[in-house]
Amino acid sequence: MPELPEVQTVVTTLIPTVVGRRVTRVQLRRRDILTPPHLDFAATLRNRKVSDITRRGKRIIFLLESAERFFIHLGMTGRLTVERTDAPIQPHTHLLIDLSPAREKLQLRFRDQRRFGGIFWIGRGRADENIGPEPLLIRPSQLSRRLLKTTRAIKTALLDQTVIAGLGNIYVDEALFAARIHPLTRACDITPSQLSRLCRAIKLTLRRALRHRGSTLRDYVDANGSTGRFQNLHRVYDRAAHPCHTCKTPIARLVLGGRSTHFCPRCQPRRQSRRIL
DNA sequence: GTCCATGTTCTTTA
DNA sequence: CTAAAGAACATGGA
Repeated sequence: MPELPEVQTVVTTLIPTVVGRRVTRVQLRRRDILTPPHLDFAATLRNRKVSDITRRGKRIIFLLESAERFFIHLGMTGRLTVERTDAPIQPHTHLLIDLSPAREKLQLRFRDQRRFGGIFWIGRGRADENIGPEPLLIRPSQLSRRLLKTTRAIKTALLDQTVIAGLGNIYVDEALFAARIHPLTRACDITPSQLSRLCRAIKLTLRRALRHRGSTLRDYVDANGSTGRFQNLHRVYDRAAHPCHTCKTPIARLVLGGRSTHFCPRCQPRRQSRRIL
């Protein structure tokens, strides 16, 4: 469920309720969601104060007062919410963290049905930076350099978190539509004008999605349990056979790298339409 | 029973 | 050797 807009919305909603509080109790109900698996996560976290929560790509990074860090990745179905300790515990809740002060009875909960997500302890060392630049900050020259290195389809390249961090299946399809680029275009064949449109389209699409608090297709909620609204504004994602908002041509769907890919065959032609002289 | 799903990583192939 | 394609992971809904 979570791409950059959803992950950022979770962070934004977590901050006011979690930052500044101390961990009073930790229940890790499944060990297989933790990396490294043998760490005593509960003991390590206990009595630590959360001094900040940030995002890098799709990772939610918790900074502790001890200068140690860990991050949570939501995978496909992960949810990170703050609830009352006496609220019923939903199925597939793998981690519960009680927060000070005790009288407020607040608990941070991580729930993940498919368990593609997880908790990753970083400690004081540096996190592996095998992760690409932030899409909201990336410059066209930077994106260009990374795309020129591969012959893969542009859609596949943009999904690769080492190329650019934070985009997933929804926002790649939406950004390629906004940039009028066919998803099968080889990344290294992107022209300068396409590149400039793409860089803008990525930022524009993400900012609009952020303004609407992300897309809820099925599971996604922010830390307060609220759903997103951007799914109603998707132009191509999950709209196969529906008319394009721009030209009314039915949206096409193909499978690329095992992921469904949606685009408008008319607005996103394979080759750039040349100017008629 | 089948296919599909917002993600990542390991394995196989070219 | 490297890059790219494909399978695998776990669960549930249509």
